[in-house]
Amino acid sequence: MDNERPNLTEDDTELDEETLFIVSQTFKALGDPTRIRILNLLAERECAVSEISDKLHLSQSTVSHQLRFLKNLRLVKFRRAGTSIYYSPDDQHVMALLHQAIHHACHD
Amino acid sequence: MDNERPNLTEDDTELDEETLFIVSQTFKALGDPTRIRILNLLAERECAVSEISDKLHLSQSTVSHQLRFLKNLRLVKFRRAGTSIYYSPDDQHVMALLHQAIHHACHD
DNA sequence: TTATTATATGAACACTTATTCATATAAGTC
DNA sequence: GACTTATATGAATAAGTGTTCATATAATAA
Repeated sequence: MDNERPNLTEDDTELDEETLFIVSQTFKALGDPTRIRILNLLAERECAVSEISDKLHLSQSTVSHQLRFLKNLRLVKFRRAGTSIYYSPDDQHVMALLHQAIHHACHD
Repeated sequence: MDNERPNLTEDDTELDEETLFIVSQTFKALGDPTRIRILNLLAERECAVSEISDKLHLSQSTVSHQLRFLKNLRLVKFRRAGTSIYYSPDDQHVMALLHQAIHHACHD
């Protein structure tokens, strides 16, 4: 655990290119309503592709494409169970960002 | 100030359309490297358009367009001083999201 | 093996978006 | 007034994105 004081040695100069890329990629991932809905559902519980499809009224293809997107960014993980594949969140930092944003949007 | 306990009555069911729109708009705003750089600079200190242009090596037009975008979402505010217009952040929630994301990107 | 079920994938398309260029507006100076 | 400086804006363009359709893959059951 870090100490409580803000880190005064850390300045706010220009961000390096890699950080900029990671941060923008992360926010882009959260910048689409479909992906938000999927992540919000997965936050509740692990789901198979078909469950996501059904619950959110999205085509199987759309869900699969978006899950690939989220998987590439390591925002979700998956496990196989027979012919089904169950997805769940895999980045607690990003999920925390999402929940904060949702909370603010609901209460402001 | 709210109490410390997580709100157990709040469930994670489907988000309403308005919340979904606000959240996705917010994250879209943070999903572009140029806007991230601008907000990160403004976090340090209030800047005129030309200062942003110079510091970030962006055209005046690009900066102006992006500031309009951020202004429309009420993420920045501005004040006039002669012919210059000084911009600064206007949404501490969103700035907090940005700082968190940057922090995570730098340290993971 | 064949058939079925669940998921993934590639191509096409419509739509969105970030930047540039040219120009407009607005305040200050002479 | 004319001129300069700072910023805003509209149109055009190139690049990116989300969905759909058709099809492929993979596991299972018969």
